[in-house]
Amino acid sequence: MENLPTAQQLSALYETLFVHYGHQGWWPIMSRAGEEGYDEGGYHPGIYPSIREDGGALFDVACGAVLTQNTSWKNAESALREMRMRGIDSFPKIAEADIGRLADTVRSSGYYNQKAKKLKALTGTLSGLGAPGKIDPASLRKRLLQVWGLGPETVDSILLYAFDIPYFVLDAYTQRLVGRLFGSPALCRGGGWYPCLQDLFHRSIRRDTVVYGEYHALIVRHCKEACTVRPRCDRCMLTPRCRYYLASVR
DNA sequence: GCCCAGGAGCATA
DNA sequence: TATGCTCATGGG
Repeated sequence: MENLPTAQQLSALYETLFVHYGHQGWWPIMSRAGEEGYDEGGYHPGIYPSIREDGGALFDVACGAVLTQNTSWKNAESALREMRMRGIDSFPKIAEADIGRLADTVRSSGYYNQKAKKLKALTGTLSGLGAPGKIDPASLRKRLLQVWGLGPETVDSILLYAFDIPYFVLDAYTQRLVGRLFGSPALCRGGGWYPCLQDLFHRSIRRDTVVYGEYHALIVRHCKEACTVRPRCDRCMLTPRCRYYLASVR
């Protein structure tokens, strides 16, 4: 990318977004906080297979990451609820579920035939992982990327929000926001924009899963409210230093 | 009715 | 490598 943001610019961006929007409450599933079986933090200790010793919900995060692909979280969450309602609430249950019934169960999230297939594939790999924590992060990432239906965003979401491994999650929003603020990501040469931008974030922001998780969620929030496809610059607090805005008012 | 949502696989050039 | 097509429901 010709106009790569500096580490200072990326840090400042995080601060600005956080001050403006505050904590976003992404995974674990905060909307379930206080619900039966869930604690105040949205965790579900004991019931779902868990990698993290503190009871992080791998099942919820991994399935949610697949179900929300190109779909609003609201629709994905309702599919997740339906899975629970029908007793498909663990990886073994996914493994034994009829693919047609699974597809019907996740219908509300769209692309339900594909997503049922993806959930099956994901289950096969996660079940065969062996002892959690015994596999190094890079190998785990490589392994997940080989699973049919799991691309870089979905894999990094699972690594970050379920396994607590600090990989920065990128998506179309990040590409758009960085592109508008600093210059066109299309100029990000060498191996594609994803690894290029991810490496930039990794070098710029302290490797902290809480910060990475919050930062990604904040970018999504901002791109839904202000930096939309048809940008609403009147709602944006970043305009004083935005290349796109400055060029548009010139 | 149209557009978009917390993408990814696959074919093609 | 980049682009285009496909998959599909639900809410604004």
